[in-house]
Amino acid sequence: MPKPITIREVAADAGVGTATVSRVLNEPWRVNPQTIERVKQSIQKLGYKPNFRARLLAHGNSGMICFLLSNRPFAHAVHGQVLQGAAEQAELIGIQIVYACCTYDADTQPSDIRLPQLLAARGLIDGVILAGTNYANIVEAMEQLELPYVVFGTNLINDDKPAPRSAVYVDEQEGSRRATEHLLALGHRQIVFIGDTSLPWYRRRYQGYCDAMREANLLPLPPVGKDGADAVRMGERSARELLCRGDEFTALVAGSDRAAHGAIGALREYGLKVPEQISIVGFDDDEIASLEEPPLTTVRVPADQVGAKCVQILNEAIRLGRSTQEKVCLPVELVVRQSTSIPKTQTINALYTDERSRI
Amino acid sequence: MPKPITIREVAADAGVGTATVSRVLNEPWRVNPQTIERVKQSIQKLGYKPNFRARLLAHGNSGMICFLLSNRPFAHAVHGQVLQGAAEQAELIGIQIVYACCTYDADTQPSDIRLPQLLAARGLIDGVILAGTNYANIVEAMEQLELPYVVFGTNLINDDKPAPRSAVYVDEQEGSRRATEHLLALGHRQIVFIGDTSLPWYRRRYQGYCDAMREANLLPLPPVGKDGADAVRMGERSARELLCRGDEFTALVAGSDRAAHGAIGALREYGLKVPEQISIVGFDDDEIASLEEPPLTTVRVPADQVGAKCVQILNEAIRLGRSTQEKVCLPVELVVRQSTSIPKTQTINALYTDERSRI
DNA sequence: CGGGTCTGTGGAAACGATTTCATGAACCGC
DNA sequence: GCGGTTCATGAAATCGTTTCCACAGACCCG
Repeated sequence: MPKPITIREVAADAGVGTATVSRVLNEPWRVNPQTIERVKQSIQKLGYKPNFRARLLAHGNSGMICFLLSNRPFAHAVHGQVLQGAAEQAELIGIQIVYACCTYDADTQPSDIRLPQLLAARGLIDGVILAGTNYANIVEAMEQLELPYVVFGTNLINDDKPAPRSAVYVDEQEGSRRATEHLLALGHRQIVFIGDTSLPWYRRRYQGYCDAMREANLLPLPPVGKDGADAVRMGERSARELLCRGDEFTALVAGSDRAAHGAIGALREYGLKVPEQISIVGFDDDEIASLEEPPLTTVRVPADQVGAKCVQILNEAIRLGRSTQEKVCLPVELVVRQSTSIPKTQTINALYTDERSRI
Repeated sequence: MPKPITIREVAADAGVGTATVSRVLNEPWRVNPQTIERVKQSIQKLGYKPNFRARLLAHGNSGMICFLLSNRPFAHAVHGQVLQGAAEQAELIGIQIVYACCTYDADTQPSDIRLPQLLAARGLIDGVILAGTNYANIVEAMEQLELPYVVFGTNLINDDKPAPRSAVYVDEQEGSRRATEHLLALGHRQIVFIGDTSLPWYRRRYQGYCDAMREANLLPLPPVGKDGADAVRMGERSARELLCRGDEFTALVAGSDRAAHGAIGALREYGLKVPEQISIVGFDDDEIASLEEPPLTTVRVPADQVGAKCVQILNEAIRLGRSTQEKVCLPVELVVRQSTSIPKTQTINALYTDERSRI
């Protein structure tokens, strides 16, 4: 194999010093346009490619960041969108993203973050984005790396310990409140929240539901849902449980689109039509939301913006050489589709359990 | 932040030269045991960590390889096992694995292999393992990187172009043959293969089925299966098609465990019992195989060995500094569980469509 | 016109390891 | 005892960048 061209040979060919070549590549604005032209021609002619290893040794940032994605079953579609948004922004500002999956072990101890740790220890990444993986043990491990990082998702923000670094999150509580308000505005009064509130995101979303109910002088009903890891199943089970118990309700606020999907399936089993007999709203504006039958009214999480914002903040932190403390809350948006409508004149269980009561 | 310790400070502390410290770390066998001890103590005392960037610049291999995994829906469980096997072997010989997912676009052009390309261009990886991604465009791209690589899966091996570099594969044809022979030995004669033979792995497996049938002086039946990307669905559809067509068969050779899973579901829909009325064998010994109801007789792919072998070969190639040409074929193994038994005295469709013919 | 600031530039010093090469000591066999 | 081999070692060269610093020339302003 031919020995690769070095910066020195380019400098010699262009009749300049190595420093100038380096500047042409990294700080072109401080070098004479004519010189730039000459150097660039030499680079082209010789087919020079900067040696990344050498650049790395001589005080460079690596230009790479690690995007740590949870492989947790929750909301993968949204995480994918976040990743996409991050990738685009990274492309824009010229940094590279290395992905890593961390296995999600909420209960058992340290999740697998060996890849980012390794890369960090070797000085190959400048920062880390934690997407949906901000559990105490991971955040702590990140802290020890002394590397800028940004967290997406706010599972720790409401807890006693404040999130120690920059974070991007979406106003889930507000989103859920608006979804509930939408149902209230349509005239619904008997509204049930579906979601496993032992999981922090469902808890926050339930809060929003409660806010809206109280504001309308209604008593919030207890949340329905257990074992939320598989959201679709949880939705199914929850809806069945409601129907079996004979609770009366005209609308459901599902804690996620997947939960909504499951619930709709269960309602259909019982011969109930959405939205004619039951209205339902989801959360996330997942891919499946618009494909749902009927298309799902839901709360859109601006996932691509989340990703982009993460990259921006991280980039800023890298530029400054230290972690920043920025907290960015992105607004959510209610997307009204066809799974919600004005309530029938009577509650669903009256309709369902007692045919005589029909007017 | 405190300036990190360099090799020079360690050398000074231990009263030796930097060369000796370097040797203690990299070639301890050529340095005096007493000196080793002394240097190690200094390293310990000062908390010295070698600077990876510097090591990289000074003629080092990165000690990292890239494991390129297809995100293709096929056989993810097996790929996971391959990855696991590779990880263990890598751990053993002290090299690190960086994962990358490539999006699978068989038809549209170059799949996304930017991450390995980037890492290779930057000299951060010493080699690449392509797991289930050996499609022409990717192999070609790898070729251009001038980096050792190993391919798992043999989709190109039987084609006109020979696989250009080392490859690890399993004898799928033989596996499928043995599975079929197992059914023949039990007394089955009407055996159908399920699998989309437009996909190369199903094609190879179908070949094995044909071999066994011909050897038993039976006419191989045409394969059943289309749109094989979603194996479970394909299995379902194929079994339904067989039953609808009224074809007579007592046993199925499924091209994958997932296909078998789908087929079993469809058979159950029609009230047919496995293995009492229909025997079925799978392929892969996927996680789901032993969880299947009934536990699936299948062909075990030694996935962990595949992963380990890939790493071994790649490591050897890296050591030699060039790609090798080794082709390793690992043996498969028939795992007999409970989805196969001797056939009923009559074919299933006679049983199913014509009650009178029961003896 | 002279002193200051600003630009553009090149030589050389990092960066922190590995590797080469020379050296001296120890050991071996005749 | 002596040339020759092996072993353990350290000084210095090397890897290919970036960055520091000095310097020359252009420009500006009073």
